[in-house]
Amino acid sequence: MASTFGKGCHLHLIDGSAYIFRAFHALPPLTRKSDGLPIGAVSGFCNMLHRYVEGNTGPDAPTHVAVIFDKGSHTFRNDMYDLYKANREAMPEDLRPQIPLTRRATEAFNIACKEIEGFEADDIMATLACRAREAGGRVTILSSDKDLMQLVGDGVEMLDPMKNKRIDREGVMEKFGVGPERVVDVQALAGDSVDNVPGAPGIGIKTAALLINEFGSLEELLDRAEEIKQPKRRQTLIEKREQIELSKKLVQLDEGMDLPFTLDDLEVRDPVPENLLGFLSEMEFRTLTKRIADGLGVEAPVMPDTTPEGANPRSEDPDWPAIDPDRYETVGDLAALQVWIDRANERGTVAFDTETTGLNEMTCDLVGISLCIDPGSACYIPLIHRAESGEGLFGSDELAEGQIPLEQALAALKPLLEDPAVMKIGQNMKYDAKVMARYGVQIAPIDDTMLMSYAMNSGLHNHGMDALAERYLSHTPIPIKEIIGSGKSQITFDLVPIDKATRYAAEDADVTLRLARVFKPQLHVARVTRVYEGLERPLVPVLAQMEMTGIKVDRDVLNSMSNAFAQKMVQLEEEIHELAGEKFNVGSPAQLGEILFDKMSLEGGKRGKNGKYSTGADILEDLATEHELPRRVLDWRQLSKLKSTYTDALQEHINPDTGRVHTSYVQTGANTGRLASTDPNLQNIPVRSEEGRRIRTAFIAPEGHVLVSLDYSQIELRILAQMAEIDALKQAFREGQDIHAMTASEMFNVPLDEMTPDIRRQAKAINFGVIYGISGFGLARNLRIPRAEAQGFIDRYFERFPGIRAYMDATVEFAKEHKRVETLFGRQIHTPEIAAKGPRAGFAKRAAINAPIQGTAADIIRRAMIRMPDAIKGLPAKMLLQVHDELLFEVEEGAVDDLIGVARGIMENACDPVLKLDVPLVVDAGQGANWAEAH
DNA sequence: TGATTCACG
DNA sequence: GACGTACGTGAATCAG
Repeated sequence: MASTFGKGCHLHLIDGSAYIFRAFHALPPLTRKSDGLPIGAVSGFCNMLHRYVEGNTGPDAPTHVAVIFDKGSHTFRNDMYDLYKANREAMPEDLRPQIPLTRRATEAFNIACKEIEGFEADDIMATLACRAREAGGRVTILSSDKDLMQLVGDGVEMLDPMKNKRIDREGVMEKFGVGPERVVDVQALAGDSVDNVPGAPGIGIKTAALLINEFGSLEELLDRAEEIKQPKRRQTLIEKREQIELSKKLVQLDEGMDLPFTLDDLEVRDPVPENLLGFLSEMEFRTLTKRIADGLGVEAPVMPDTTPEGANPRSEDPDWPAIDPDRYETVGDLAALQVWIDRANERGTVAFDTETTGLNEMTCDLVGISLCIDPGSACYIPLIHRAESGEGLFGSDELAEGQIPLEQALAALKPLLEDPAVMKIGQNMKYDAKVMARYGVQIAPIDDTMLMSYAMNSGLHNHGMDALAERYLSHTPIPIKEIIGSGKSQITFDLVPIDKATRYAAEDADVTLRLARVFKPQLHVARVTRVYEGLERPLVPVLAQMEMTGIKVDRDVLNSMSNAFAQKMVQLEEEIHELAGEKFNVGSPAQLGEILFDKMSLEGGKRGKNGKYSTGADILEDLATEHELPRRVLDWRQLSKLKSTYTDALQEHINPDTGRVHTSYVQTGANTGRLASTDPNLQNIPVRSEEGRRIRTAFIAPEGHVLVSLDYSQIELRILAQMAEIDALKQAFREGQDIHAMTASEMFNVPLDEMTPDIRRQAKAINFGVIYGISGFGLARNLRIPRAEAQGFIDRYFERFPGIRAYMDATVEFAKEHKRVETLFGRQIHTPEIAAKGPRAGFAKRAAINAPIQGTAADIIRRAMIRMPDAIKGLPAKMLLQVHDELLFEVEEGAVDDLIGVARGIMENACDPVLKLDVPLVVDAGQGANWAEAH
């Protein structure tokens, strides 16, 4: 019955977004059984569509129908008024992933599904309604949105699907006090707080209708505003004329859109049973599937009862084009760049990646930028690639042709990269943000696929892009080695020919965008949205700032220490050689082992995996009681370590421009949620030995400043007391007792006032052991006592604190059941090894016991760090370093006490308001001219 | 590249 | 009954 839309035809226009929101709010938060995907709105939506289709019988049935959706958050109305709909609450997290599914649902019902980027559904409906009316047909708009009432009349009606109430001219009169053709005038005056349409202040619908009816139209009213009797109203209308006229433009629907389809495309079609039932069963809507199958007289598809936890998450979308580096665009002029910027603005999200001359964000140069808007739609913007020179391998000093001047490109990109309405997606965005910051661009807001993966998959695999692409997109990105080579012949990225660079760089952006599309909806399913949005993403700018600030290091102090160490080492080396009776490489454990255990035939020679003697510190320590040589080797090793790892290496890390050392924190470095510090690692600067601690005197505050260190006291033990609910421990912490002494007193029945340092030391070792998943062997080795004795300690400990045993057992049970453990803040650490057999099971068990404790402590200091910049904004202070339970600040001399007060408050209350601990968190503070004094 | 050693929390 | 063991990191070094 294909025919042209005309007289006798009846078009139904369904307001899809209204359906979705109604369905979402009307239903409890249902989730799909097999994987926990939130599905409530889709379910409600399908039921509404089904009911709608069922009800379409009789003479009033539509001949044409379409569900119309909004698309994109940025519309032409935002161009007129940037605050349009600015009051809108963000879409609920659980609803977001359901939006695309409602499109699929519509298609499954074989109903036309229409949306147009940059337009609201209302405009599309307005255009369609007008065309249908002109063609002589009838139109029913299924919506209760009052904005659509301007369309009513001449064969166009509205139908409130919930109240099943028809709205015609009279209905509109009732609502607005004017006919449909004057609705926009009333709305322009009355404004709309929901859509943030300003209107005329102090004038509501009633007054507006009165005025419009009196003057006939808005334009007439504004032109003759002087005639209004009430002085206040008159003044408002005269003063706010522009605002009112803008409001009218905002509420006026666009009835003349260009549409990429015709009314005839909307003809009513019967659903294709397998498509519809296929979709419904995929969503696992049992009741609806059965009902519809029965109605169609076909067999309902079988659905799995449950799917085991840890089932493969959905990866790439089959609709996406294949990743094809040949299809990426090289952007060589500003006009082409503007097209991409416009597209990114329209879309509201863009994947972003930088290419640089090196891996050090503080010193490298920006070479180019890649963007990706949709899967497969990516570009590379080369900026400072060098021209290929005829002669040598190395490019010339000249810039290659076809590149936008750096300044101009950045000026064009800056508004986009800083636009709060456009989400910039990256893989390890901290890197790109730091690079861009050096070029004056503060990129925000950001999403980070690496952090999404970390939040969901910590403990399962690494979160580098290549690994993620492989795993979740079944794609192997072009290896960087293929582009810049490796080893000696490695070149910097600015020497890569532009066409080659485009293939690599744009692919990275493409991959990143696809990963984000896969990961983002899964965050909810995995229940780590709060971890990602509350603990991971907001930390990025904080870390970036700390890294860029760096800490001042006194090169002279390090240098003179290096020299002193070198001298002593030479001396020790000579003595060692003399004692050994021959020259050998003291730094070679293999050679040392042979000297000790073969040549000198000392006791205790244990061979490791590759048949070599083990010469670790504990073994040498044992030998040192009887012999000179191992003692000297230990001393030599200590100096060697200090010199090579610290006094020498640190000097090389002093940035010549800033005179400071800039570490890099790896947010995904530790499975537990801890940070890792690299290049250099500033989280393992010596402190335990007197000799080593001197290295900290090289970390200094500049003139007029002081270093302040704040560290959590016993945070992991406090968390253990909380998580395992050990009343005695909690009580002790509340009373501010010496926790190790208290433990010792409990265990060994020694009154506190008779406590000896040695007994306390043993109890301390046990307390730490508990956190690590204690074993008799481990404690025995640590305390250098017989294993049986150590086991006795542990038994007594568990006897005194039975809750600890229960907690450990429960944690291991949880890990076995879920293959993961969790922190108090919901961070998940996957423990796949927990199922292993053999010795690995022991490791996995202890890791599972430790992870929630270490991880919760990590969460707490992260929360403090995220809040810190705002808290200390008014103080002349900077946060410099984090060392797991310590934060180091640099502050002007006069503000030390203020800083300690503020920062301590933030740290001690970092759990608020999410969590209320029964145990107080206590923060100790220290200050001084250098880190040794401050700690 | 992997193993060993040792610095930190 | 044996297995082997404290938890989490990064860097330097040797040796293949």
